[in-house]
Amino acid sequence: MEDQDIGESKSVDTTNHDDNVIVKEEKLDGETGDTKSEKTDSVKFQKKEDETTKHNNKSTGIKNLSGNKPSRKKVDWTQELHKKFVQAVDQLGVDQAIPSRILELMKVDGLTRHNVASHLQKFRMHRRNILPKEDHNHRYIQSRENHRQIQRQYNGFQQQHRPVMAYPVWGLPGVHPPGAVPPLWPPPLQSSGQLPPWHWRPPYPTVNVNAWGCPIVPPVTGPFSSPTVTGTFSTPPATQLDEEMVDQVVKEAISKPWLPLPLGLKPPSAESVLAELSRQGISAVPSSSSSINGSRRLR
DNA sequence: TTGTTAATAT
DNA sequence: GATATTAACA
Repeated sequence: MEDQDIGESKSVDTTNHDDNVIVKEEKLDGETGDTKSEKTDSVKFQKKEDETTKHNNKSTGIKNLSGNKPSRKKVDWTQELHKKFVQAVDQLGVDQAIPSRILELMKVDGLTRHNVASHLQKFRMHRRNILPKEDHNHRYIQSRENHRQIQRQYNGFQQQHRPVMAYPVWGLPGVHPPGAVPPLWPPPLQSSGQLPPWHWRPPYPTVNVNAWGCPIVPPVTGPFSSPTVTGTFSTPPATQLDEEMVDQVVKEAISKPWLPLPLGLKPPSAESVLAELSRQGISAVPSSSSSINGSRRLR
């Protein structure tokens, strides 16, 4: 595995490729703010030194995090790093956005799966808080669960891609109330002297990553033109998968008429229903249900 | 072995 | 309180 869990010895700067890792050791109290000098995608580790002093002893004999562990590094998720993260997630889609794959796509030396997993956890939490808890969303999560089962079985690199636009609400016009603020995960920090670390701007003109987890993909019909980081992926045509997904949703909606219609499906008009009924030989409908189009009738 | 989640630390 | 790390668990 090329994930050597750089925990020990932290001499990760062996090779200076594009993605070099800036290991930063400094006393905890210092915090000499030269953080703005990181221009490229580089992980900056901050090492705490005096952690041995506070041998924790909360209550239960938890493994002392400070005793034997050589050093704890803190990955500074700069905007560049986070941008890579979001791009990777965006390219993989929510289904494939797992730490190992994100790590591969990011290609940031020195970053571990744990780092990515942690960041992904926060990412998902914020996204979940932001997203409206609608029914179709729950259904979608259920389908994701099914994929997880399959994924656990194969544990391989199956290319079961879903359209990258896996965020059902964002980006749709008219969804947000006029006065609502757009969902941003890292809230825009007010710059107190220096540039905030989360200063965000969309990475590409085509993929408009709206801050945390809100990649707004324009309805581009051609091949996905985002510059992939690795190039090992070939995005399958999204239209076919779209059709499959729509077909699935429609089938589910038909089989479970008591559930609210998923977003994007419109109920048939009364005229079309009557026409279809007459075509099937039903010429008249009971008068009580004549107000189909209106509000729900009470009974 | 990997991903997810919860606990813990800073 | 926010964020990152670590441990536990499936």
